[in-house]
Amino acid sequence: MLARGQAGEKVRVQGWVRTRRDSKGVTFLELNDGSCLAHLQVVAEAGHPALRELAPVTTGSGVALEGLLVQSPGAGQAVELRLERVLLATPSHPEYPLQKKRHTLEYLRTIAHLRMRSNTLGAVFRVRDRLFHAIHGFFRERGFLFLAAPIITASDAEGAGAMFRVTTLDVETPPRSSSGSVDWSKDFFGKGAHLTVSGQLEGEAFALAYHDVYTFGPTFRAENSNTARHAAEFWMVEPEMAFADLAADRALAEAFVREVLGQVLEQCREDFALFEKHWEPGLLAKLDHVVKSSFEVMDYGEAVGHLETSGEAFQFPVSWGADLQTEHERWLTEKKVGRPLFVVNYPKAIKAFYMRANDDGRTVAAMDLLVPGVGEIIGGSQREDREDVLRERMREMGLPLEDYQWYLDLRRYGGVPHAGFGMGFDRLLMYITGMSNIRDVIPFPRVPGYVEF
RNA sequence: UCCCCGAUAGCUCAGCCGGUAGAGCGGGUGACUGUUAAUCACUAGGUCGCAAGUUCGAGUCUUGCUCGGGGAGCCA
Repeated sequence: MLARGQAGEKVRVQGWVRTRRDSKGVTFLELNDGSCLAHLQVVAEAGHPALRELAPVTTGSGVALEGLLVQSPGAGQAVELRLERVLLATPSHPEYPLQKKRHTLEYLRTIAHLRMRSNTLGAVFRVRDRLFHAIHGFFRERGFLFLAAPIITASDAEGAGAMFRVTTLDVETPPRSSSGSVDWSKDFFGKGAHLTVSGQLEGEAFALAYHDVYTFGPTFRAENSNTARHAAEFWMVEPEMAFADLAADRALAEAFVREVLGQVLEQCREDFALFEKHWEPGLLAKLDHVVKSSFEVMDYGEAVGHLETSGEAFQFPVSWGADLQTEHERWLTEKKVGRPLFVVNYPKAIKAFYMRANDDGRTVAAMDLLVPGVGEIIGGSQREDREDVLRERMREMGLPLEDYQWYLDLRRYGGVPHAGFGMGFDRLLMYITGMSNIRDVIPFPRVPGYVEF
């Protein structure tokens, strides 16, 4: 209405009161309905009969009003609503915990059921919605088939990472086998089950039937990670393409980041202006740079070489075979190349079992996309499509082959080369909003020791 | 899991060498001819996170615990 409303229109509005200002001759209400950052100013002259019904209305109250949209004589807004009729007025208790001033993000987390009525969190969750739809739109335009990977699973995609167990057994007195261990065959599914840590393996199965697919849904990690970047429940985007190698995977990741970012920036200008002003000065320039620059590609060996000769005093030493630390990733993308950077072909010892072995015998066709400001934001690979090589690798890493027979079958029956990547949705949202704690971009976050709301 | 920092009014914080609790905002009341987180006046509001210890006396010093924040590891 603020964007399209014409003075002279009679309108009905519904929303929540952000602030009320009374003076002798006139009353002002600022209304917000979550559709945008700006508020609608409602005006009533003293003595207007409708004001009686608005007497108990204070900050936080919900109202439905009817009135005439007029040009505003005041400076802060183009149009305002001249109140005619009150359709509904639900007062808010005086102890309403959101005040007309800036709160800390830590405090807002304690009122997660109300915090989206604040300017910052209101903007975050608006951008979250736009980003969600931009991602689906990106894949849909390219003909990718969407599949919702199962949330309850019997396999562990990475062979690492603690998982949440799903069970209906009585935890006090579970059925035991003769050896004394818990007898999972008596459980709901007839075997042990967990919450998924990744939809990738299921995505691969679908890619080998539909060519290009993606999953986008919740994933779970029971890691005891106490940082601002980890949550026990978070969302991942995982595209998978058949007849694709690492170069195609890289091209997709680059197009994905640039297009999705560009689109959200365009749609949420007002919200980004708030992030820029209050949370991360320089945010818009940073994101603009990512959208406009083409991404650099660097071999892992080359990256290690640059780091070794950088002259920087890193907290962790660098040598071929070691995984890159956040400090290394940031130096490479920020100082060395000054734009988003793909590091490719990592040592196989530090990467997952399903990544395709390169001909040099010591690296795999893996890629990480590093961006200035955070470091790694996307991890992907070409998948091992040779059944014998994959089987050998899984044996090496001690994976239970019987659980993964279906995954090996994919190679046996027309297992063409394929590749994909995974991206943490909430981390991307942190990056683009400038929020530095993942708990401030997830509606109701779950982290170790905390499940409220 | 490890390291560091913090916890005082509803919120954001101040409180010196240990001497008995303060501000701003918010709430309430009143004033004000169009305000923009309005302004002005008055007013209510506190087991100083919890438990112990040192002391004539602890918000202040010591120990333990709980919760929160930052960083690291692991990762997305």
